[in-house]
Amino acid sequence: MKNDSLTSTVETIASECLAVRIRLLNRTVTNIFDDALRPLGVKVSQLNVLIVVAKLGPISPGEVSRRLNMEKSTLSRNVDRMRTHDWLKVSEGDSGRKQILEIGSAGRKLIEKSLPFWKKAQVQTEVMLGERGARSIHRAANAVWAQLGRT
Amino acid sequence: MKNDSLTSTVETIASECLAVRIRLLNRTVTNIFDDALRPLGVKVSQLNVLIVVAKLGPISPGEVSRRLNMEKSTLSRNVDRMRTHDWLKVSEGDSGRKQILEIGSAGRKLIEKSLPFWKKAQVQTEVMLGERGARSIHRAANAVWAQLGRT
DNA sequence: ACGATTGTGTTGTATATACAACATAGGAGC
DNA sequence: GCTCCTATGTTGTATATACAACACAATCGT
Repeated sequence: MKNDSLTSTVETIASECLAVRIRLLNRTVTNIFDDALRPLGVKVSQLNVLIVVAKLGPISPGEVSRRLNMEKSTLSRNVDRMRTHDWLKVSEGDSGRKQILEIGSAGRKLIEKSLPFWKKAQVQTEVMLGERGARSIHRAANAVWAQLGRT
Repeated sequence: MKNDSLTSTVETIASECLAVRIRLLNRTVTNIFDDALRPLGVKVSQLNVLIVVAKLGPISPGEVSRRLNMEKSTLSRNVDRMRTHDWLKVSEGDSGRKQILEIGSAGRKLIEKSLPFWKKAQVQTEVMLGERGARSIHRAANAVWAQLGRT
């Protein structure tokens, strides 16, 4: 019957598509972390940015967005929100255009408080994925970082 | 020095966090697919929904959102947009509250046209992740589906 | 039959994300 | 020094996502 090509396309995409799978993982895991972090009033997306700045800062927004493979405009608005909580501090680079991000004092306190909440979500995710599944994610992410041109 | 607990928390989260990694993968892979599908005017998120409905429909929105672990309100607005393109058809269930989703004729045509564009993105993703990385994603997604209570 | 609970979908609000268009700063080449 | 090109960041717009509150139907318990 003439439906065959439709059916086989549907079957192929449904059973193989990597985007479907990664997006499912993203929704599921983001929910677990946001849930665990809710008492702190921070979302995992914001904690991620904070950790990058804490680890590498002072650092420019452009550099952060490259490392996270995140659009500069996305980061720009994230930074705005985090600034209002004093999680991040933004200053003008010596000469010209570049800005400089550093963690603010509230950001420092937030990170210090966050470990047990983060750990709970991390363990819950590990249990869900299983040990092999969790190591799988690390492997796949390492592959992406390799393509991006590095840590 | 008193910075030690901050530094060690930052190091721990930066080097281990599964959410950071999955979210990076999500941004990267979603971009690859959206890019490849752009000529068709569809986003991978929408194609995903379309494939589920094509494979399992007629099906209710609630059932779709459960299978994708997606909030019902998210799906509700996705369906609205897809309806305006005639990618999806929505009808009222016989008796009462439940709606019924089916693919529309434009949706059928879209799926038929989409295979080569999808394939290109799939291959590009496989190259980026490597064979092991790609299998890793399948493994992790299978673990999530197992927890959700099934295919 | 009736009232309470549950399931289903919509709407308001906030954040995350990307693309396109823009403004502007710094450099490169001449 | 000027012009052009590139890098950097912001703003407008659209979509994806979730949570909270709601409306309403269906069902369950009595």
